[in-house]
Amino acid sequence: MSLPHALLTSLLERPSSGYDLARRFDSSMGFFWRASHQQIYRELARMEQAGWVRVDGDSGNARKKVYAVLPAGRAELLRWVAAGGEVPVVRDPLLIRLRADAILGPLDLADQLRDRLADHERRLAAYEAIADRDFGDGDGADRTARVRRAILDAGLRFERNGAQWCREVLAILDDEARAGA
Amino acid sequence: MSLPHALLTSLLERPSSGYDLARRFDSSMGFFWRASHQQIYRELARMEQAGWVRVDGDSGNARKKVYAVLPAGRAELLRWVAAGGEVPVVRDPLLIRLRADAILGPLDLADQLRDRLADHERRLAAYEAIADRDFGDGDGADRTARVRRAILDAGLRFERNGAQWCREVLAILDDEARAGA
DNA sequence: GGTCACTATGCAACTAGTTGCAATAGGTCG
DNA sequence: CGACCTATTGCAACTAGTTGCATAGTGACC
Repeated sequence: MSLPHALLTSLLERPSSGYDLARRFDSSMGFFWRASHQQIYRELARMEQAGWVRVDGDSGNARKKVYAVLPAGRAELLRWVAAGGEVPVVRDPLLIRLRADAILGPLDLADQLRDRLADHERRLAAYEAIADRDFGDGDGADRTARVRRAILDAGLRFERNGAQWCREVLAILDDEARAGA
Repeated sequence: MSLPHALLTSLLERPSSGYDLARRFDSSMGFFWRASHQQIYRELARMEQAGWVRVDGDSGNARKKVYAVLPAGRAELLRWVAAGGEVPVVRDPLLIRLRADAILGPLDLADQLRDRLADHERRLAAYEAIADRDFGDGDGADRTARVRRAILDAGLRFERNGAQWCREVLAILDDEARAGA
């Protein structure tokens, strides 16, 4: 179970409310972990119970709760990082669809591939903007910056690669559409 | 929910037992969908209930049940293929670990990256073997072969890209290990 | 003063996926 | 013949993630 550890990591960067975390998980963080706000609130409550975080003072807005990591949370995170082991699971329905298309004949998937391509390009642009903003001057970077840059690179690579694959498949599908027309 | 549709696709290629399906989901199919045998049996029972598949005669082995797709199942698959929509979610704990490493200082992740790299290389080799076996002669390929090849390419690309990323990150980590020594 | 949008939190019910275990049938090796 | 391996099916309990909905404060705009 990685969500609590993702939250701990995020909270170590900066104490935050559940709402803040949810937004971060929607944007930049969303590349390597995704979570709904409901899930986040639930998990924060559990983590408070476990003594990993505490509510750190409700700055400003009435109901807002800002969480901060306690030593026990930090220890748990270190334990989990060292433990390692899980392998991420790939599950892509579009590939199942393509496989069905291969068996049952043309099923008109070009539009779905175009959507997917647009998706990759959109995210790629977002990551490139972050890269420019945060790592524009590549040289004088300290260790933290280098590692963070490596994480972002995983996203950049993933989107570029995915986009390129979409283009190739579209070439095949469009080709046959022309031939069949 | 895509598992039943993955199963329908697989069963259209060839009527199979739950056990067979589980093995296929472990190997080549495992690239784009993964499922445990428990999950598969449960789902097959549901699909039989729904009238999408039927038990097709227990060839040979006593307890073995071979499932085949019924017209209703085929119709459901076509509906689902056309519906589209879901975007696959990426969830990679290793990137959370790297992020923790970026914040908390070096956390000794090189070994985990090496494991990941080995993983990518192992799967890449497996996919390349499939490519050689099934698509060795690229030219006279019919449509089905071209699309199936495109699916395999997604796997090949993914693993190559992942492996390359691992090597880059390892270069960063090893570099600093040398510098720190 | 009312409504509208955004910030902020949360519960309840459901679905999908995992883990742990067990049973039965058949074949193989000593 | 008995011990063991692997094929094959399955249940039960649990965990993680999703969906749908509810609530409440705040600031802005008409």
